[in-house]
Amino acid sequence: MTAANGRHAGATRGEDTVSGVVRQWQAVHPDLDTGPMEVIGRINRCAALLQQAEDAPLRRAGLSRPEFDLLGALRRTGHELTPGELARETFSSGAAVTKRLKQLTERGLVERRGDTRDRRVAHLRLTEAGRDLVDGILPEQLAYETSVLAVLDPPGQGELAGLLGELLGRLEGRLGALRT
Amino acid sequence: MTAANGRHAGATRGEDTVSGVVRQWQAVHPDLDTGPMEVIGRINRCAALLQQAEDAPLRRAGLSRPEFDLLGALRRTGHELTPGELARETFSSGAAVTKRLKQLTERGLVERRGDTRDRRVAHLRLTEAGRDLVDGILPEQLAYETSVLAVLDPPGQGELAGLLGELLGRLEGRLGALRT
DNA sequence: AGCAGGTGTTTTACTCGTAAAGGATTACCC
DNA sequence: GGGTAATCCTTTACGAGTAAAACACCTGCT
Repeated sequence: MTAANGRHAGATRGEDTVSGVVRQWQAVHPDLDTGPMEVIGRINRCAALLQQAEDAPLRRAGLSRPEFDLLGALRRTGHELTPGELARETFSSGAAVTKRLKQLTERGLVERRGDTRDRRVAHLRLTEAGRDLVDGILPEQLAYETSVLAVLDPPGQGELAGLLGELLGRLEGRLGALRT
Repeated sequence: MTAANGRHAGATRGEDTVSGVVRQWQAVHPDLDTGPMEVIGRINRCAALLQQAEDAPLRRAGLSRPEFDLLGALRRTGHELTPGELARETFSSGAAVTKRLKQLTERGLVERRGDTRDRRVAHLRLTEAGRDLVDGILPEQLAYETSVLAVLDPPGQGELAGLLGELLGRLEGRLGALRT
């Protein structure tokens, strides 16, 4: 075993699912370095659990997370965005954005306006209803997330955020570079 | 700003996407505590990036990640599993497992055997081809993951694994309890 | 002007996961 | 024992995302 959780040893009684899986793999393939699983497996599992939990407040408002991400992008940038910009901003494909925009405009949360110069592009903005919806959900959402994360003490959250930021920043940097 | 990354300050030049998003939100809603975003947003984004990168070695073998998870569950437990157990083990729905098993058996990677006692249940095991495939992919997969994670120094990986394990363990514990 | 090529968006065909209903079988309980 | 409930798995209908092609439009070159 490599260096693992260095934090106050007593608290790690948690025994998460991943550590069990890793133990099984090591029993079958004792020669393999399962270190990466303990990071990547946990990230994946955390993401799955958090999303499942997180979706609850959104679903009450009749939104999926990708839809909320799209509305949120419009809200937080504060100006109109084209479909392409929205796709980049929400890390999804253009086609997915097209479909979501169709639904959101039908629901009256988003408005589209054609560019006068370049008639290929459209500009999307939130309607008042859309803006109100986002502003209504966001505090609730953040409060909920805070309560979920409260299983970690604040310094732990800070460390975690820092490490993830470091990892993420570097991954985003060389994402295309590591094409094996 | 609350306590953030406490690690050697100089290294955090990374500026990941999430921090930009958080800054935008704070400009629009200065009163909101965006702390949770810095953790949850990063977990989600890391998961997305890692999976996208991770899938490369698997796709070469003609497997999706959920398929590999299923085969892996059979391999690491070392014994036969029922569809229900596989669903629990891979955190997916029973219906999804049914479909995947259908394909994997057609490809000759998995065999099914009916229970003699209870004729509702089936027992699945890897064929020799299936076992060989998993054993062939896994080292490659782990090596690849190692190289991806190498953007973090080993102590950082250890801390990250520890913190994620702590978070995950506690989330899994009270997952049903926080149904707001 | 006119056409080749590039860009921004949408459409199409397809895959995959899910929720809900369905079938089959077993277990409980009077 | 026999009917009702519980369990296990599969099927069905459907919603959502993707990749690739199609479409519409602009740009630059000759």
